[in-house]
Amino acid sequence: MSQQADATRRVRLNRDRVLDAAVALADQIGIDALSMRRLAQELAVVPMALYKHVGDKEDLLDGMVEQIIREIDDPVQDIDWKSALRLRVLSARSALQRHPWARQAIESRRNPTPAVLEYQDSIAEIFLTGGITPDLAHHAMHTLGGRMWGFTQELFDGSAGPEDETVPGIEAQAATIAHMVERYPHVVTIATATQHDEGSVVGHGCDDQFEFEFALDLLLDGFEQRHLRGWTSART
Amino acid sequence: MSQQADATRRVRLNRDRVLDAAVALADQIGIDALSMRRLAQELAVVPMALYKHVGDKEDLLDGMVEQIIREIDDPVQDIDWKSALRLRVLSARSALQRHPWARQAIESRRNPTPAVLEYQDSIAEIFLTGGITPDLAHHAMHTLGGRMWGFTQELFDGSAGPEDETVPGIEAQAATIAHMVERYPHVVTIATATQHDEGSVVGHGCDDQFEFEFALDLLLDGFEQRHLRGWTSART
DNA sequence: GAGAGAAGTGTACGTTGTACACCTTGGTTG
DNA sequence: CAACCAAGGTGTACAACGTACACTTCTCTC
Repeated sequence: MSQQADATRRVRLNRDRVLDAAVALADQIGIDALSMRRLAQELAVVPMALYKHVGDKEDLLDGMVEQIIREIDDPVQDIDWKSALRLRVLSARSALQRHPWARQAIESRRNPTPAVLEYQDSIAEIFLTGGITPDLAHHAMHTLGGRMWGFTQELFDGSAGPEDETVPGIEAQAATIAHMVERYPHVVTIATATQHDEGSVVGHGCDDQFEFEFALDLLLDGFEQRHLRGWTSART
Repeated sequence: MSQQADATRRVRLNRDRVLDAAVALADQIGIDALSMRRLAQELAVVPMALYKHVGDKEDLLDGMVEQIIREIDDPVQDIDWKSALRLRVLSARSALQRHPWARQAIESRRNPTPAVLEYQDSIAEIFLTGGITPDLAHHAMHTLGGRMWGFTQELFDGSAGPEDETVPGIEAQAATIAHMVERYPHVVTIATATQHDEGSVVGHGCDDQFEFEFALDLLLDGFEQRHLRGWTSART
């Protein structure tokens, strides 16, 4: 009886199983609620068992990020740099969008992990093989910033009202709106302007994807123009 | 003797004193190390005393953010929208730069506070009084994102090497570099290309301010071009 | 079957945010 | 001046966190 009689025999843990479970759990309960204890519980294991597979919580987060990056598609070959870049970024975006906590997790990492560097290298490669000078490519990558991961990087969230856990009554809501119009008239103008189009043919209100592509294309156009003009950081 | 004999009589706390102390402390030790207990200690008070002045830690952070926003200069009047916007953003940037933790703090807030909304409103106002359509202004603000606060929003940090707490020996350093060149050749090319200019006349290597203004101007140019072309979200 | 190394357990500690009951002020009012 | 009372400050306590350290138990190899 080297085999345990128990039918619900426990499968051995390993780093991948831990990371996958962590990713799945973060998808469910969010990254802030993810604790070593909660994760251990999910794996039907005592908290300290996890430390045989990850060094500490930082390492866990690093591993989770790598797991996500692995979901990004490989770069598309044999197209112009602008399209290649566009596709690559949008692919990263769609991968990261499946895990709402990923942005925060990636940003919180202090040192880039190999997978992160690899991804950045593939972006750099697209610029360089497209004929962009290292100088311009350098600044372009800085400019892309988080956007090269598909982050929208919003602070102005469209709705722009102080949201509460509790759903306000209709009259409280009206009062809030009236208050907003008085105090923040320009924000209200902008926030509501595009929402009028909502039902119309092709208007885009606060469509996250549209916002992202608007920004991305604006950046790519800017890079291209500077490239064609022979831009250099030396004369500015 | 209604006055206490003690010469080091304690001044009464109030919300502002608490927030100012919190900002100063965060400047010193960073936002992660800032705990209610540590802050209380700084104010020579028992931790729970703080809760008479702030609701909870979230409220403390909110208050700290408001304190910082108060440092941003008022908008400049009577200039074209592009310049006005540029100045306003750069002013925000310089204010936030005095407090390295501010970015994280602002981004972590769930609901915008009045001061945040006020600032956003002032940005919106610049667009609208400049004749930009609410539609375009809406998307422009989304595009600016964190950049309208002066955030650089980097992930690619220029140095791009896995930094360690411990300073590596010279041969370990060389090994790391060789390893980087092999694994991430394009990143290395880009990272080192502009550093060659370092000693030269007007080249800009990894100057954070330069990177920021490069991106900002690229965005502003993009907005302007779309504005002049009568851009609408309806036909894209 | 024995031995070894990896995997999992149990207990324990210091740190965190904050609830709750208490005491101590200092300004207002009789 | 004394009495009062809200606001400010204290002390104790608890649950949750990450993780160090010593232990038992599994699984694989000889």
